[in-house]
Amino acid sequence: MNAGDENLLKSISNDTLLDLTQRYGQSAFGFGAGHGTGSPGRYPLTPAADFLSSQTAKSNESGGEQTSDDDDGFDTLESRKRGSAFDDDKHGGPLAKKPKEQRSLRLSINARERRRMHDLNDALDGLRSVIPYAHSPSVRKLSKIATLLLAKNYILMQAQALEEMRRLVSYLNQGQTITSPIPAALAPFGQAAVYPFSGSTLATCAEKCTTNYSGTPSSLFKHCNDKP
DNA sequence: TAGGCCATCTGGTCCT
DNA sequence: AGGACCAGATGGCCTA
Repeated sequence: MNAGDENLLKSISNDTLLDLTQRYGQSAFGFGAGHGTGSPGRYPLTPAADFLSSQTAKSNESGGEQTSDDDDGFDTLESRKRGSAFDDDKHGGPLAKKPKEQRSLRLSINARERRRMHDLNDALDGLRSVIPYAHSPSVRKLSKIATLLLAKNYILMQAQALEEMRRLVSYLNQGQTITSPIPAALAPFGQAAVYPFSGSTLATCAEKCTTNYSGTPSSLFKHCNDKP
């Protein structure tokens, strides 16, 4: 187990994970399913980097359609995949009964909302790309909730590490010599406090899966391909 | 097959 | 008035 990853897991489990687990149950962290949501071309079950590129491609694909969606909000990849359920205008649904003016407005709003959600997803992808843990080859694309939770805890860890570094600098500035690799001031956090994610990409998924805060297998990583 | 995650549509509300 | 934001509903896809 990589110390940084372990710390991250501990951090997650310690506050947010526990909190959300209580609110949503284990399902909130069910990485195991759904990460291949949609057709294989949309969310292939590949490492994060591949997801990012595929996501971008998907986003661009949708974006390309968006221009025409302004005129026909239902003529999207998703709409076509979904079939007639939402294809009201083409199958005599509620929207088809509305005046052309209202229908046009509704389609415009739909397209705008779609674009907004795509932007939101792009931002989430950007967030995933800077979360160290998300790049392990054996870890599937993080879900939205997991991305936010990891990001939050990563920020907290960085802040904590920064604080410890400041303490260390202050300690050194007092003219003290360090006799151990980790001064007493850093003892509670160990080396990982300074380098919370060092070597995280080298850690196996199995290692990441083995432990969470409570020392039991983490539901966060039950999606791992390589079992512990 | 159930559960999880997601994209999209939709109507409401708030803001500019 | 138009756009942004939000939450509920719906249905598709995937995994265990």
